[in-house]
Amino acid sequence: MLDANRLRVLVEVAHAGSIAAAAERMAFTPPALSQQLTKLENELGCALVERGRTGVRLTAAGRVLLEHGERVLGELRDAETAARAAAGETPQRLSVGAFASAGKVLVPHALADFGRAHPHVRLTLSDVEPPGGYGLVTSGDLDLLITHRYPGTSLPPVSGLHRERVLVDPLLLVLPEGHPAAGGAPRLADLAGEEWICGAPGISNRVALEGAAEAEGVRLTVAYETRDYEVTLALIQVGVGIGLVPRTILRAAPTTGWVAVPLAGVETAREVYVVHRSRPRSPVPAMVEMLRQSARRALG
Amino acid sequence: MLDANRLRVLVEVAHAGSIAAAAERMAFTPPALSQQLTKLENELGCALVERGRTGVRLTAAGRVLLEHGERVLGELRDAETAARAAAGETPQRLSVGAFASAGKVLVPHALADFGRAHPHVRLTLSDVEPPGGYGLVTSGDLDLLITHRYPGTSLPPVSGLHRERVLVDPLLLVLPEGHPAAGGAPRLADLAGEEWICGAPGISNRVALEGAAEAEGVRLTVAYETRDYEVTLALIQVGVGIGLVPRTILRAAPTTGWVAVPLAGVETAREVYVVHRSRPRSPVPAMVEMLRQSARRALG
DNA sequence: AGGAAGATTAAGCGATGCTTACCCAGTCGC
DNA sequence: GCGACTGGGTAAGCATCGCTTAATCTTCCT
Repeated sequence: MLDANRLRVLVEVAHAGSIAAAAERMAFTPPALSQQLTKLENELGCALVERGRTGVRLTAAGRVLLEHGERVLGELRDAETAARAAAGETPQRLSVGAFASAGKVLVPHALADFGRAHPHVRLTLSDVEPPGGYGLVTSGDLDLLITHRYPGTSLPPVSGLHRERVLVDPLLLVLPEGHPAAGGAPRLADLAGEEWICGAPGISNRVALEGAAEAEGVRLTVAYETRDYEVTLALIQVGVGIGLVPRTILRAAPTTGWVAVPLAGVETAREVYVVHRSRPRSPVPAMVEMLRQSARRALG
Repeated sequence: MLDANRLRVLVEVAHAGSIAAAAERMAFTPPALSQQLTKLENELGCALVERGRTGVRLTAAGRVLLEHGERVLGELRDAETAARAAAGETPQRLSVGAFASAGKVLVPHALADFGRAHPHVRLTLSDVEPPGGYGLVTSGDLDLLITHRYPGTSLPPVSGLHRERVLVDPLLLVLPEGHPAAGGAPRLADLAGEEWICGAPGISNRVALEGAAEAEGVRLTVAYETRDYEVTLALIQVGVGIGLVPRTILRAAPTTGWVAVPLAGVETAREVYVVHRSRPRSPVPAMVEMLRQSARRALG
């Protein structure tokens, strides 16, 4: 039978991206992990990772084993919590992973409400950038993942997990106050000369914007790259460009210096999802409910 | 994190019923298992087994952990076979557990057909008496379980497994040749003075027979106790009693010396089920299909 | 060219887990 | 009642396993 600890090494290395980083996380030294990984490979008679210059990359067999390893770790964690619960212990823990901008508007209310309703549950929040994090849910490192889908991008396969959409968050075109297009609902083509502010190539809102531009047959110019919507808004206020910003962010931001209007002709809404395991443990459904409420409130 | 090997100890001890027997199976000495079990209990801070004079019995917490442990072991086994498959290995194994009388009529044909169709797969067959064996499927010790339900008994919860009925096997009343009731379809009440042949108290067909008698308001006399339908038939042939025998058994038995008729007024059919994990590995579905065919053939 | 990051190898040491040996408590059979 | 048997727990010793430290290798970057 395979050794669960070695599977854990594989999973941690895969998540961390390098043996050194995984060793750091696990409070071991790199040779320890390297040796365990080698033994796992010898045991199976096939390579699991490609030792590269900059970290390691999983082979095909490694990816297969990673998925199963995550499941094993998840089951192990379940076994422990179930046994402790059966023994009468209930010092619970809820670990939430969320993308950066969710941490600003969606999560805080929910976390505060949850903390008041369940003061004995230890809450943990960590940043997880979409489209990742599904493996962390499977392995039990995260109880709840808050992720999103921008138009033009696709969701990862759920692979045994439960995923639920909690919010459709329209992306509004934000212009400096007094901008000529501020009256109506312009199309992308009407904004040909504008300088755009959005994320770097590969970042979700950049992908969405470029997809929309292609669909409309428009070439657009990105002048400023930031993934932070607060920064985007500040730049728009000083008049150096325009951008697409989710409505929930706008509702939570100071309302001076910019005007938001819908963008016509293209699909512009990001969807926010919660992801958790199929048989969620007790505090998870409560938290999901609070997130649903928080989502309704955030849209107004 | 819990140690998977210790969970394995718990599972084996639970299946074997005693530390000594589990140690035998695992090729260890009893103290080794006893120590690991103690460590597991200390780790969780609660008792998992009640040390008794004759073997051990699981506590409530132990039963909870047993279920999860079986899942962990099943996932570990899956991980290994998946990784080996990804690495190109395909020396497959199919482990089937079946109740005794299935081993006589249902399984042999299916096993023979399967062996011809998949000569490279190592087949294993073991006896498993209903209603047990579900845990062995969860932990991967069995790939396929063939079990049954007699009227008056209920099926165990499937708890994540897949269960499919492959056969409804009528229980016929078997009488010695020339018996006065041999013409029609008698009710239990018509057979008040008869001596019955069936299993010992607790055996499925005994439970079913007694349940039917109670429903009809009849007291019946059991003169001979055997769980073996071949023996039952032989006793009926020599005229010492009557009994209920599944049709598939009768079709495979010599046809002299007895007469089979339906029993009126009560539900008399045993149902045969196959049980396997939810995402069956490659040879399992093929085997299930062969069992379905074999079941159709067995009923004629 | 030199340094930094990441991985591997080799050697040593501590911890873990197994075995053997012994003890204890019921049960069975004479 | 008494000894043998079965099943479990405890103690001590020893081997293996896995981690650490130290050193080597390669690649990339300055």
